[in-house]
Amino acid sequence: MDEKHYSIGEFANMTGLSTYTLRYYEQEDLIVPQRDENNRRYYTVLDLKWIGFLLHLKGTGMTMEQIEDYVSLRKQGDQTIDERIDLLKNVQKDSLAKIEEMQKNLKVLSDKINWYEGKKNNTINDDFETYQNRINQGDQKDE
Amino acid sequence: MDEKHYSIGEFANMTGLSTYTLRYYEQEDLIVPQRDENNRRYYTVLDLKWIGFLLHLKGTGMTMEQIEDYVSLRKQGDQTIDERIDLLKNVQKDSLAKIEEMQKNLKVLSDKINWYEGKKNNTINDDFETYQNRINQGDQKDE
DNA sequence: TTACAACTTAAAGTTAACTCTAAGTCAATT
DNA sequence: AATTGACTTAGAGTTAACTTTAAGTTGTAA
Repeated sequence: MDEKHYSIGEFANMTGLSTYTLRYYEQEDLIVPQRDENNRRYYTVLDLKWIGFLLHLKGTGMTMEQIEDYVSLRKQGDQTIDERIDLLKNVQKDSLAKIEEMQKNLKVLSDKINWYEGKKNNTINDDFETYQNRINQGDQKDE
Repeated sequence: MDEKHYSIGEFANMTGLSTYTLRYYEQEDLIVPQRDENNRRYYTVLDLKWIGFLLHLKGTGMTMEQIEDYVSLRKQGDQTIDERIDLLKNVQKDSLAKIEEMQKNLKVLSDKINWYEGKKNNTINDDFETYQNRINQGDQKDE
C-alpha cells in the first residue's frame, strides 16, 4: 500500500506549491522525498499528509524557523515529545491571541461599515466615535 | 478643545510607531500632521484616533495600498461613500475568511497537541490521522 | 531528434512595509 | 558652546519566504 509515486511536478499540482518551493522546503529539511533509480524525487501519499500538516502549521502563523525546529525535534525521536508539546503550545497561544486581535479589528471595521450605512440612510447622526461608544456600551475594553 | 499638540517623538511613543514610520505614513498620505511656526510637525488627539483606526484596518489584513485607496476616497468627499463601503466590505469578507482559516489551522494544531498528550499518558494509541478522524466524527470538511 | 521534465549549485531577484543612513540645516535647551 | 530633537531628500538596507535564472546534465516520450 501507499505505493503510488508522484513526481515533483505532479506533487506540486496536488499541493498547490511550486516545484521551486518544494525543493526549497527540502533544502530546509521540511520534507525529504525519496529518489527513483534516476535520482528523481518522488513523493507518496504520506508526504501529502505531511505537507498538509505543515501547511496547517504555517497557517497558524508559525514561521519557517519554528517549523524547522519542530521538524528537527521530530527527527530526534520520542524523547523530544515534551519539547514538541511546549513548542506547539506556544504557537497555539500566539495563534489564539492573533485570532482574538483580528476579531477586535474586524469588529471596528464592521462598526465602521454599519456607521456608513446608517449615515447613508440617515438613521445615524453621531460621528463614528460617538456611535462606537453608544453601540458598544458595556463592552470590556482591554488593550 | 483638542488643543494639545504632540511632537513627532511624543506621538511615536503614544502610538508605538517609530518616527520613521510616521514620516513614511505621511509620505503615503495616510496622515497629515500640522506644522508649527518652525515647520515642525505636530499631532493632535484627532490624529491619535485616526491612527488608531488605521491600525485597526491594518490589523484586519488590509494592505497599505488598500488603506491608501480608502484614504484617497475619503479625501474626495461624501460622494465616495458607496465606494468606501464596498472597499471595506471586501476587506471584511477577506478578513473573516482569514479568521476562519486560522481557526481551522488552530484546530489541527490543538488536535495534535491533544494527540501528543494522549500518547504520553497512553490514553491514545491511534496514529494522528486515525485520531483526527475519530475525534472529528461528523464534522463538515470543505476546502 | 526534438522536446520535455527533472536534476544540480549558486546566486540574484521579488514583495511589502518598514527602517536606517547620510549630510546638512535650524531652533531650543543645558 | 554643546547637545538634542526635528527638519529635508534620496537612497540603501532589512526580513521572510519564496521565486527565478543561469548553465549544464540526463532520461523518457512523441
